[in-house]
Amino acid sequence: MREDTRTRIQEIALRLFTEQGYEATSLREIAEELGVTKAALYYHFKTKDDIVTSLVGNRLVELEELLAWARSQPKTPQTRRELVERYAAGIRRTQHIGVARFLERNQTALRDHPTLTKTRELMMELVNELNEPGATPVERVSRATALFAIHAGKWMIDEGKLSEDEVEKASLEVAMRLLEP
Amino acid sequence: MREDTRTRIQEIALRLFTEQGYEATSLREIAEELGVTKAALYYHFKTKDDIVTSLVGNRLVELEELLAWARSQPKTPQTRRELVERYAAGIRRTQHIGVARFLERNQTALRDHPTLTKTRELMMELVNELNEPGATPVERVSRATALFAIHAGKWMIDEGKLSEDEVEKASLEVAMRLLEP
DNA sequence: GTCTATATACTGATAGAC
DNA sequence: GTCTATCAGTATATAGAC
Repeated sequence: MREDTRTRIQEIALRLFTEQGYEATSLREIAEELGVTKAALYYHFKTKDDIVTSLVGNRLVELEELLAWARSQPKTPQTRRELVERYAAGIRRTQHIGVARFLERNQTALRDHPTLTKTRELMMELVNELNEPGATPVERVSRATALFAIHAGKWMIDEGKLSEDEVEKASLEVAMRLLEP
Repeated sequence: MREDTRTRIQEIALRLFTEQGYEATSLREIAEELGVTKAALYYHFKTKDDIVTSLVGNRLVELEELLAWARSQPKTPQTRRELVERYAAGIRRTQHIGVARFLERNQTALRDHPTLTKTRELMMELVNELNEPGATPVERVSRATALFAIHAGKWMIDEGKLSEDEVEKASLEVAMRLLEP
């Protein structure tokens, strides 16, 4: 069964936005790779921004679900560990890893984009769920860095010293250690 | 004593590149803030890229010096701690903190820029200096995250829960913990 | 759904006067 | 050292034919 054009636009856009940056990627490039003209894109998406919104949508839903789950649980060490595990699992899911990377790499270009603002808010809320109200600065930074570590490792994969699988396992281990007091 | 125009261009460019992104900031904007025309900028800098090169230059020199120092030391826990301390101190220096943020936020836009490639290489070399040759994946990721943690904290400052000073001290503490086995 | 053609605006960059 | 004027190129976006 052939993919429809809308999906192919999303795939190509995500790849180019991630590789080259959002601003550096023109609709002409996307259209050329797809084998159509720019105008055809405007049939499927109202604006360039609209492509971003559609890309980020699924990930936003996932983060919201994760936050809702965390809030439904007691604030225990076990909950925190599971929260980080679920976060890492979400990042690893094939559909979302690309979107996460795209967002990581285009923070500035998209700084006023509503979906990025929303993502950032959700991330801060997740960090809050990793902390008790009276947490010390070291605890807060440490637990924030735990979530961050899940992403940080990916930056090392390109360098070739470690495989993707090794990095993922090691990142999770490091994140777990950052949750401990 | 009045600042010269070249310096003011650098200051304005750094701020706008950081706030809005490199691609999203036009030379027209920079010129307008400075109160001159675009053409005047071209007297001081040959190209837009050239402004970036001038901004990153000092930081590159500092990273190179830090790497040279690390290589002149024995690979001991004490050296590793001091390396991270010196790295954090460099980041904190008023002239460099801005450049570091600018580079963090514009990774994609500058992905082919020689100064960013060089910065990334130096960072990887610093991570290597934090590791023995036979280091496990967890050690490698952990010690890389230590350097990363110095930056990671800054991301939390905007949120207002912690002061800049608290975050800096806490980040260093977290980084130190990530060096331990 | 996709096309051609076009509108409108902005970009980085240069030439040459003052 | 800064200006005016301008270049060539590209961008997002739209109108209307097929």
